[in-house]
Amino acid sequence: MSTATVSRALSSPDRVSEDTRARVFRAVEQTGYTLNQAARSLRQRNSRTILVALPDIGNTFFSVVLDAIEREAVLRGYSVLVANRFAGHDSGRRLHEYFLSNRADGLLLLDGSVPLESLLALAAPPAGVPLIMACEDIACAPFHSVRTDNEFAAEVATRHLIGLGHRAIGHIRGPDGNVLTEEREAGYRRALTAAGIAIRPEWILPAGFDMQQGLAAAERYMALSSRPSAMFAANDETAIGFLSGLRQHGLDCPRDVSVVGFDDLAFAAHFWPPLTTMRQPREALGRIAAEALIDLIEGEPRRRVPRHTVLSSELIIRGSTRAFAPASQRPAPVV
Amino acid sequence: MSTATVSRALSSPDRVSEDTRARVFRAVEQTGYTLNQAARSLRQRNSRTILVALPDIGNTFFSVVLDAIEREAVLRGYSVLVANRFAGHDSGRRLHEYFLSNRADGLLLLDGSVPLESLLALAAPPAGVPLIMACEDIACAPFHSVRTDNEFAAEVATRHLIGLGHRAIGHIRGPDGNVLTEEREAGYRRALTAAGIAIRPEWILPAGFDMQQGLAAAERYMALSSRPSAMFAANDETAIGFLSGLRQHGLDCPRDVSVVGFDDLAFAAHFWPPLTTMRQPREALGRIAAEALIDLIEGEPRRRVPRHTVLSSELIIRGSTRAFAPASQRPAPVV
DNA sequence: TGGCTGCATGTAATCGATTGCATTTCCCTT
DNA sequence: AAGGGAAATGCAATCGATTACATGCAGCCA
Repeated sequence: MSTATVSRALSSPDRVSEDTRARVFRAVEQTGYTLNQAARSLRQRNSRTILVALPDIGNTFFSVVLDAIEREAVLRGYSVLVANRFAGHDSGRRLHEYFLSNRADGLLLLDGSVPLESLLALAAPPAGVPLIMACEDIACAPFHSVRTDNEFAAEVATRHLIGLGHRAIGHIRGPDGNVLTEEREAGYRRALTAAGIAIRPEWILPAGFDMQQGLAAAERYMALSSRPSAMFAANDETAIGFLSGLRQHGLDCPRDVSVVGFDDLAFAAHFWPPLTTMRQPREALGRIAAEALIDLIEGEPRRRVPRHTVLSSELIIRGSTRAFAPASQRPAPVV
Repeated sequence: MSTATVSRALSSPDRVSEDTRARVFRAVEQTGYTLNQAARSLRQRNSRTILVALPDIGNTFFSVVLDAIEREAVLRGYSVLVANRFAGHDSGRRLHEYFLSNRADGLLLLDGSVPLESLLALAAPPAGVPLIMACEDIACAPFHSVRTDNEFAAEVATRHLIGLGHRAIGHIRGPDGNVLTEEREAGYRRALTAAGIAIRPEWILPAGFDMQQGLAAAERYMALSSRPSAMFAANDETAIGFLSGLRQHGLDCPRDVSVVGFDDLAFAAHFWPPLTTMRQPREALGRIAAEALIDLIEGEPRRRVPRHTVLSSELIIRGSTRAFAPASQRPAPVV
């Protein structure tokens, strides 16, 4: 029996006779034969592998998205390569190495801080790498993208605070230079403006997306001469760090300050106080992004019009927000 | 110029003349040439890729370990493939597919629940796949392993509670059938026994490694006719879920119950109350495991004696544990 | 000059699966 | 029985980099 027949028996079983097929399978079983992927990739000019590039796998937000991506990829017969800490200045080079090496068939980029020009170079011929941006989009980039409506969600979160009677509302910002930071701040500003509340720049505290920065923001908050009664934090980690910092100063949430987070991490519900937050559909983000990428890889090359999928977030009200009460009406802090 | 010369210029630059080298590099630059990894893998019979198989990337514990693994791998010139949710009954088959496909050069297994026989088959000739077990070891498996001393750490955690004057100490167990569950419970039992405290089986609450299970454990705790004044939880997530459940019943930690966790997740420090816990060196675990695997891949095949690396955990004392006080001496709960 | 050494390069086989094309086999129809 | 057509299989080229071996060339010494 020729190798050609064996190859056909394995990859398209209905193209060989029943008898041959059975013999091939039996032989495979007995000898423990398996495909050499490298050889197949070489010949077929694809690797059935996708590359997921992200800023920080250690971060729960991304790891849950990655989880969903991996599940979908496996379902469709793809393997997942991960490239972590992608923000570095050599990210363009790394992308180049991966792709023009035929190591992966497509890129799922969860990092909005990669220089646009290197992405354009990658997506354009001759490389023509299928590419999807997820979570963090790059404005005006001509790629398919899957993300949530951050600006609107931030507006909803802020409106929730306004609805509770708060007027002095601050914001704990994400990291500088991040798209999400800008979008969420914009939503915050929009909500205040729409409600006729003037924006006080000193109430927009610089921070970042991790707990340490949230903690630092609490110090800045304490140092304010006049303090907001409510804060909208750029994400849950920041919110949690912030609350932890407030506690060290004897302030209580929600008695003294209401706080809204963003993401709805698994921990948010079990935190004390349980965190009011905007839930991002993380599994859906990952799944849809992976689907879109694989469709793009396998689809006709004509689908060139970038399609932007926007998922909506959901306000989850828990214990960290409560109706505004003037300081005089609050119970005295128990020291 | 022949392709052989080009190949030499790129992979061992000192084997060609300076002139040739310069010309090759220039041409590479101009044409945007890059290696075809599949072809190289096929010829060299390796892929410079490792496979990391884990039970749940979405879990912070694993994602931080994966982070460290990826960093080390990239440093040594390897790519990282991830295979998530490995516990399934077909995991042996998946391993087979990956490896006998020459897709990866070695396996880093963070999942102790894979059937030993399929691992043995994989590691034995003809496959002879380099394999390291990390975090969750399989007892008596003849592979190199990197883990923490769970039993001793659990003993230390329990001793901490004993040292605080607690005598009624319960345990919130991990998932059934997990090695870590057994080890941690054993450490808990050892500490009690060493202190001459009788073990009360009804105080060992079945749970699992996630917050939901911790929450459920709180219900079981509340249903006890006589309740321990301190609990040692199998991990931080369980502890956090448990505390969240207690709160719903108006119990306060540490006033009513002291709780020790395990792992020291990033959230533990910012939780309320800040969690006393055993810190596992997660970055070190990941880094050392990756190093060991790559050494194994690149080293002589003679290094056959399995080496077991055991890292130690560290007790981090925070606010969730406090000295035992009889119920009569505690302030009445503020409802 | 002859012969030797050693570096630089070329030639061609090789890795293992896939696939276009050719050939064989088999069945069915007239 | 001959011929047509479809299905099954074989042949051999192919993917692109690596590498054992052969060759070429320069320099050196006797």
